Amino acid sequence: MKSPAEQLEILTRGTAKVLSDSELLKKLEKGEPLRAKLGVDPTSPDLHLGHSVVLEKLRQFQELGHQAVLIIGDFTAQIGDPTGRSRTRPPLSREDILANAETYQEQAFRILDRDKTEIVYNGTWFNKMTFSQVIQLNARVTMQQMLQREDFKNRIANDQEVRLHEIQYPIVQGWDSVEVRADVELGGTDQLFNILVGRDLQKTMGMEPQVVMCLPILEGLDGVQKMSKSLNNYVGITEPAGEMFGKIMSISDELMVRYSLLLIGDEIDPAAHPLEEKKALAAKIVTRYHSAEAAEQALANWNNRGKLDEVELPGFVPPADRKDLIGIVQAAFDSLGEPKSGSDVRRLIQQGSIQLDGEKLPDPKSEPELSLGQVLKLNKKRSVRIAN
RNA sequence: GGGUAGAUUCCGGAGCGGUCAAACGGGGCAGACUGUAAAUCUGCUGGCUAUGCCUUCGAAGGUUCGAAUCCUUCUCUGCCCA
Repeated sequence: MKSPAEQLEILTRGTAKVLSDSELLKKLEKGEPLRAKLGVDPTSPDLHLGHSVVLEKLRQFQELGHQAVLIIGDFTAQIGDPTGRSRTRPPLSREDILANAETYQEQAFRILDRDKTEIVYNGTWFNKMTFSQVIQLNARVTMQQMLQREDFKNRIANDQEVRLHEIQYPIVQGWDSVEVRADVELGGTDQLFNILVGRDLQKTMGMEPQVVMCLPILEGLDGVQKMSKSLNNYVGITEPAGEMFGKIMSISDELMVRYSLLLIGDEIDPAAHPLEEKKALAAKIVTRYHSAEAAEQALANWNNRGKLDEVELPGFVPPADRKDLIGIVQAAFDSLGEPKSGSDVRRLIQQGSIQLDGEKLPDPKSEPELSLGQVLKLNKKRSVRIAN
């Protein structure tokens, strides 16, 4: 077992904010496994690299012999975390939440050690609360405290609504910390406020307050907004190796530095060629979620993209009933599970996106001769090979 | 409860009787350029059996040759007062 000082060094590495180092050290010095809490709301079934930052940190706790406590916010998800929101979240149905919770765990255990993780659903205690207990819980917190939150402040300043259930959210999340007797709570920097409420509630219950540990928020592929599914700037951890590789390759050089640091813990060599560094980064990430072989294959495919013959492409059988280009391309998109409207396809054709073996096909009404093995490019990401 | 402002296409936001599938910006997509990156430039961005046709401007009615624009009712939201 590593010394408390060594552990502190490892655990605080890469964090955005720890409140406070000295408190954490004191807890570590007790020599007992700490209970490290991470609360997640199963609002979206798929995890992406943005979520992985905090999960990686939790795994470090596990590796050092501490207890990971994963709280599935089946109850909180019904409220909807207002964090960073400029508007109220739509509520989720009970079924969706439970289904999401399943897939969430499945995916989280690609990172976490299942055997060293305690999983609890916060509905376990919240669904049992009586209304008078809810009122009592609310009595532990002041309105002024809640209104200090930046999101709420901004929304009020901008004349946007803040609903009362939303200001309950931090209180409810904070109460989780009391229920699981958390020693440390992990979260993104945007969770600072919520985690602090947990500290306060623990204090009012006579408990030793949890240490706050915030991890940086990972920017999405656009490099500006945080990675999120709704902004479609994410890399899902279950995505196929090729997709994952391609998405990483599309980020800017500046963003690459940050991804490397937060996702892999490596520095980018500024002297090396950025293209090579980016390929290496993409390969490392693919290796983590798939395998070294998959990463090699993805890299090889990437390098061969110019040489179409060597790349594996999905086969596509041209439809018998549509000979015109619009019909063919539409069928090709359908075969990939990405249906497009005729107007969309028409636009792609007219703009030169549709290419047969590298030749643009600009006429929507033409009836091109397709022969076996030719490559039909649909858009930047999708191409198919003619089959029968 | 009273007063008042508002609800427009993915988002923000013009339009206030015909020239509106609806300005402009953002986002997205495509092309050019590149390191098949970013930045930049250009174009596109409701649907269709497509030089025309169909369905859209919170919902339902109504006025009119003609409505996103006017009237009525309804639903939802902000702000002010209580």
